[in-house]
Order: sequence, then C-alpha cells, then structure tokens
Amino acid sequence: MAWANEDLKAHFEEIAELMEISEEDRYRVRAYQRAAEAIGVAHADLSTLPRGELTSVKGIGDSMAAKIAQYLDEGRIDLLEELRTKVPAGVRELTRVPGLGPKTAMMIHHELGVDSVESLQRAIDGQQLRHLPGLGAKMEEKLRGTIERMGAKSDDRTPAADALPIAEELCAGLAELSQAHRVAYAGSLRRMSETVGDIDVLVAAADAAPVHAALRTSDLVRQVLAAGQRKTSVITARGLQADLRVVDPDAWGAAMVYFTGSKAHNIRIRERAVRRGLTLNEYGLFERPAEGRAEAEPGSERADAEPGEGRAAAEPGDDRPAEEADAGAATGAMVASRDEADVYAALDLAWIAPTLREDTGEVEAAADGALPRIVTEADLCGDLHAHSDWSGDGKEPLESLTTAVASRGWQYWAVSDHAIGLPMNGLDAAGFARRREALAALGDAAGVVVLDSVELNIAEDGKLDFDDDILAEFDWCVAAVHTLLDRDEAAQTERVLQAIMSPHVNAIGHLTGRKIGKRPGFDIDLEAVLQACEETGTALEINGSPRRLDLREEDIRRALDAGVMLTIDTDAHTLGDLDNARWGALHAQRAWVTPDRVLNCQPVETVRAFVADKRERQG
DNA sequence: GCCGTTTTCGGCCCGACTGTTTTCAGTCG
Repeated sequence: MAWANEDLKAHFEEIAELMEISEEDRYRVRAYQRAAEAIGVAHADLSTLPRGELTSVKGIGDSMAAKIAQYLDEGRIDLLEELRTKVPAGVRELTRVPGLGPKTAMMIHHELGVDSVESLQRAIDGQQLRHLPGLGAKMEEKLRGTIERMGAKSDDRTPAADALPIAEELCAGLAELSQAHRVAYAGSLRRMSETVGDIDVLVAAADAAPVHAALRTSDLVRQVLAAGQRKTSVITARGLQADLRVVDPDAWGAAMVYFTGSKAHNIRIRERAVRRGLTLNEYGLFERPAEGRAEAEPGSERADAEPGEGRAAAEPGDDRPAEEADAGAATGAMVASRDEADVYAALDLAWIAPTLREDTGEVEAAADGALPRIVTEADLCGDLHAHSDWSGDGKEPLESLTTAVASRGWQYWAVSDHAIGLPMNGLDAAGFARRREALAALGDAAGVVVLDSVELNIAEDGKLDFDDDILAEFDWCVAAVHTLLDRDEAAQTERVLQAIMSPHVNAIGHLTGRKIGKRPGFDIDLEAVLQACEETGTALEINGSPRRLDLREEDIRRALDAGVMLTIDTDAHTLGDLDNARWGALHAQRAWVTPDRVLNCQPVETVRAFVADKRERQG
C-alpha cells in the first residue's frame, strides 16, 4: 500500500501556488501551504487514518479534511482541477524563476502570452518586457542572468555535503576581519537539511560596512546579486548563492534565531510573541507599543494592545512618514536579544536545537517542557559499519582505524568489509578467516572492542554472500543492496525481506541506495520492511555518509513509530569518514531520534545481546 | 481556511533589497 502523504502534500502545494497566482486571499493561501507542510511531516499514513481523525492533524480543518477524503476516494480534488483550468499552464513554471513572482508572471503571460521559461527568454531577447508596467531594462537583464544560471543546473538545491566546505571557507575568511566579533553559518545548513538552496552567513560587528565590502570583493565570490547596508547576496565562485547579514553583537541571539529559521518555525514563534504583546524580529524581542506609536507604559496592561494594530498602521493609506512606520525595532523596550536561549526563554520556551526547528511540533513541545532528549554524536558508543583496507574500497588499516576509534572515546567498532558478492571489492570465506587472525593479533591494546563483521550484499534473489554456518562466525552482520537498483518496488521489497529473515543479518545498511543530488533511491514497501524488522529483531541503519543519509528523515520517523531499533553508522572507508558520525547524529535529530532507540548508543554487551536474541528467534 | 496561556470570531510574522516608483509593490527568506 503506497504512502499517500507525499502525493497529498504535492497536491496541496499546487493548490496553494495556483491560488497565489490567482491572487486569492493570502491567508487562505497560507492555510493550504500549512496544510501541505502538516501532511508532509505527519507520522501516520493519512489513507489509513480514520476519516474522523484527519482534523486531529494540526493545520487540517474540516475543509482540508474533506479535500483529503475526496482525493483518497476519487484520486482528484475538485478545487485543484478548477484552479488548473483558471491558471494557464506554464505560469506556474514561470514562478520557478527566482525574482519572478506570481503577480509579474501572470502579467507577463497576460500581456505577451509568455507561458514557459523558453518563451520568457525569447521575450527578453526581443526586449518586450521593458515596455510593461513596473518592468524595465534592468529587470530584463536580471532575469536573463537568472535563467542562464538555472539552465546550468537541473536542480537548484545543493547537497549539504557540498555546501558545508564553501560555508566554512566563507566564514573563515570573514572571521579574519578585525571588525568581526563572531561569525557563523545559519540557515538550512545549520538545521542540517540534506540539501540547501543557499548559504546563510551571520557576522556580529559594530561596523557592518567593511564586512559587506570584504564579501563583495572576496576571491570566493563570482557575482554580487544585492548589496545593502545590512545584507549582501552573492553567487560564490562555485556557483552557490550566499547571503550575508551583519548585526550588532548585542543582537546576535535574535539574529541567529531569525537566520537559522526555518521560516515556518520563525512564523510560529513570532505568532507566540504577538500573543504575548511582544514582537520578534532579527534585532531582538521587543515590547509591542500600544496604539502603534506611543511607548508602552512600564507595567501597563498588555491585553489592551490590539494584536496586529501596529502592523495595520503601516499598511498603505497610513499617512505617517515611512521611516516612523517601519521602524518596528526601535519602538518598544528590548526584552531579549543577546543569546538564542534568552530569546526562547523570554517566550517561555526551552532552547530548541536547530535540527528541530521545522514547525513540526517543537514549539509546542518546548512550551510544555516536553522536548525530546535527542541523540547527539557524543551519545554514540561505537560504530557498527566501517571498512578497513582488507576489502577493495577501504583505505585504512585495522590498526589506525582502531586507534582513531579509541581517540573518539568509542568502546567498539564493527569492521564491516565487503564480501565476495561484490567481486571487485570483497573477501571470500578464507579471506575473512585470515582477517580474523589479524583481529586476534590486534588484541585490545587500544581498549576498543573490534567486532568481527561483514557488509553482506543482498543479491537479486535475496541471497547473501555466505551460508549460515559461515555467517554464524561473525559478531555482527550488515546487509545491503548494492546492485540492480532499478528493480521495481515489489522485487526490491522481496529481496530485502529475504535478507531480514536471515538469523545472522543484524542490520540493513543504506536501505534505499539513494545518493543525495545524484539518484533518488529505489522504491520499497517500507511498512513491510519495518514490520519484518520489528518481528525478527533486525535494526535499520541511518547511514551517516552525507552523500547518503539513508534512511530518509520521514522513514526514520516511521521506523521509530514501528518500534524498530536503529543504528547510526559512518560507513567509513577512510579515517576522515569517521566524522560521518556527526552527520548521522544530526540527521537522526531531525527525526527526533532519542539515544535509547539507537543500538550503538548502548554498550557492546547490548549489541551482543541483540545479535544473540535474533539468532534465538530466527535460528 | 485555521485556530485560541485573550478568543468559536477576528485575527493571521517581519524586515531587507531592487527597480520602478516620487511613496511603493513585488519578491525573497
């Protein structure tokens, strides 16, 4: 049974986009955006949820529930069909061009008949845009450049693994400036999204101008997109956009909250601020002045300050000077700003880890003191999937890996070299026997337990590299699909289920075979896999390689719900790859994983008991 | 269209930058 949420989410997103293009009421548009987000992170498959419980999902009311029900019953949503006939095909595509929003896209279509990026390009070449109201030659040139950049890449998201070194390089350069008190990257990279749209860099400095100037003229920058007093946007030499904000050191905490996001999280906590008679922006948390102009009397009743009144006063029609109307940061007394924790505390919230800031219930949990104690890299006691130079693609000897593991404070690691199923790489049974002798010779000099392990290949028919009698000699077995990734869902599910049934397979490695930004991973019936894992006592791996991060976040949530044990593994092939433990833990945090659900956050005795338990159950 | 540590109705986050304007709309995050 297919998981319906992804399709539903896409449909609600399309409704929201088409409504926005149709200039529907913006709050209605946002309701659909929020519904799409809520569906995307829902733990339950909405197609299996009793219809009456749909509205128990936050952001889903009666109207949304009816549309979900119609989709599940009929495979269509009337509202969406209607919108599709109203909004010309192609206009939605136009709004994908950065800098081109719904209003302009619709106008260009209406005036020039433009209905695709290609026809937009022709209109720009023909200098037709500059004659339209509100547009000019500069806009034409800007759009031309944007379309060129779009054409170079099929996807405008960059794997975080590629963005991080660029962000660190930018930060290191800015940190050298004498004016820079603090430098950090924020945004989706700090939240550890698996892909990022841009890099957000925050600098604390009393004098912003030299910092902005330094970025504009940096060797790392190819093109300056926007240059203001507070904000600079550039395209880096490696093609990724970076945004720089410079703030006063006293505003560091509020700025980090604002710049880390997510947008949905920011909106949630800003709404919370408004309900408390406060206003939150990147400069701090402030008291909201009554009547939108006079300063609040200290200790005055906040209840009589109408929420939104200050904002309404700045709408068109307001006759006050602009600088007074939009100087929100200067109107009320400062409540908090210096550190992130101060800002959250002033909103009666515990500090929320960046990886949780997606408006998926973390604000409510922080208010209730119910935030989970999420797993960190420091909780890991060992690694249950790493390669030595005994098999073809591992680069490092057992000795140096063991020393490195010891220096990280880990108690154990599983040397999981490939076997004969991968002929280019793997060891045969005799090879593993020789490796076993080497392991014995290694002893426990470093105080680390080295588990005798193998990464088995799951063949097309679900068979493993060795028979049970050979498998029984290993301390720990990871099994994974490495070949024939193009098989259909039924076939992939069946072969993985076969592997799970083996009494000697203790974990399934990188379940879907995805490579972020390169290949999506094959389809598999996750429900069936989870059920089999739970019944047999088999763990699922969270592969910490930043190229993989496989399981996906939503799959981890479902594994937690199904009661399946997880591992967080480095899949290291080099010493440096051991740092993947950090990526794996941060990725797991996004799914709210706690240490008790991660096998390698437990002592080695627990790992051995996990192995023994399965052999007893399945043997 | 959703929702309530004020509310079942009346609200709904906030600011920066650009290009085209002479006071602002559109877009973005």
